[in-house]
Amino acid sequence: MSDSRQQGRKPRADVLRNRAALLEAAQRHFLKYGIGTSLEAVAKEAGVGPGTLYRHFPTREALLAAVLQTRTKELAARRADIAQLEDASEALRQWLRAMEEYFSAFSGLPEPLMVAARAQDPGNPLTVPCAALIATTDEYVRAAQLAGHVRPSVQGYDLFLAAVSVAWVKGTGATDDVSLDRLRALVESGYRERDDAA
Amino acid sequence: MSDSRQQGRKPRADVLRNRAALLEAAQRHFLKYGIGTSLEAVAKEAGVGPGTLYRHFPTREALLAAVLQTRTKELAARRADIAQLEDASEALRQWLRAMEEYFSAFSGLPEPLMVAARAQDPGNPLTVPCAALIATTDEYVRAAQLAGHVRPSVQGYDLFLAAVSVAWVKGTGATDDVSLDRLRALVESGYRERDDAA
DNA sequence: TGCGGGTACGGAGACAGCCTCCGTTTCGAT
DNA sequence: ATCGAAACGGAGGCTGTCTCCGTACCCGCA
Repeated sequence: MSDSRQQGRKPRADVLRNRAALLEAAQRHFLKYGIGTSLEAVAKEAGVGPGTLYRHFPTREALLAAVLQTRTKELAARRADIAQLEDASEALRQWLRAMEEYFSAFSGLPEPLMVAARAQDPGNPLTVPCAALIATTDEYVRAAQLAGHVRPSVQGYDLFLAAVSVAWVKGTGATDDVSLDRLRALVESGYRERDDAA
Repeated sequence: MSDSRQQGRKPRADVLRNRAALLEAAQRHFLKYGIGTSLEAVAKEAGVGPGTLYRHFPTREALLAAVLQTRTKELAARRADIAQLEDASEALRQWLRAMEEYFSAFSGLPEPLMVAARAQDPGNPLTVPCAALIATTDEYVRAAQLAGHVRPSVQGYDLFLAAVSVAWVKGTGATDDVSLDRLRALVESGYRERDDAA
């Protein structure tokens, strides 16, 4: 994203090729086996040695963050769509749902996201996207509060937590879709103003 | 609990000693490092070989369930206290809080509990206690609904899920107590009847 | 108290995954 | 074509899981 081209050296071809192969293999494995999948297996499938994988992505979170970038952009696009909505309450609902889908991209994703959400830790490559999501949620919450749809005591961070939690429940695979819908309804009636008409 | 004494053989002394030592060591390690702790380390601290640990407790879940039994009894005791309350709404609130504390006994506990909650799997040693908790929650929910304090669409299972989720958030250690309180408040205002006075 | 049979012990070892180090290869610039 | 730098990759050290089987221990009976 902010790939600094300032140093005169241009990137080597094999570097680019390997990075792309790693990202593709990692996405496949994350999708199939969850984020806890064997990184050795990812490297093998990408046709590189483990050393190369760790040079490109020093930690599992770094790899995860890189794989997630595509989805982050998709989420930004949805955000742009949602921002067009006139009904602040509906916008908030859709945004929460979009976040939940994002958090459900890979099984096990909510865990590192929660850890990254405490910010404090600038070394964590997931911290920045998390902070952005919380800030955006807060914007939607405030707008809906101004329109009188959401209780004043609710904060963006609270609904971020709720969305991550629902995604976590979903990810454990222990619950059917109907229960999940009731859980979402519980959250929604939790943040809505009591005397809200809609 | 339902230790079948039907077979004439009486248990050997070393078996009992080792089992007790294992449970104690496991509890210490679960408390300190979470349920993902090294079982080898547990065995070593208990002064037994790995083989002995795995003979007594074939899986991590089996060991976890055994360690959890003490706490399960404590929870049953609290349930008895709570059952004395006259206000059904207050009883439900306290029961949810008691469950949440139970789920927070060890870091990482919510994960296997959710997996066990889907029941389907009678081999899982955590399934039975989970089912009991869900049933109990449902009782409290129905009582509170009869008193008009809880929306009719809410089910015991939903609040079980909510309690596990809050415990999960707590267990990630990523959130301060104030945010956690707001999350609980969100859940509570989610299940309460809108025009409820209390 | 000593003996015998059967149960339980425990550690060696096979296996998998993480991560690093460094000799070798490959790339791009000159 | 050559050279220096940068990247590769796999061997290997480490930790953890789980099993198998020779050995030690415990209980019951004499």
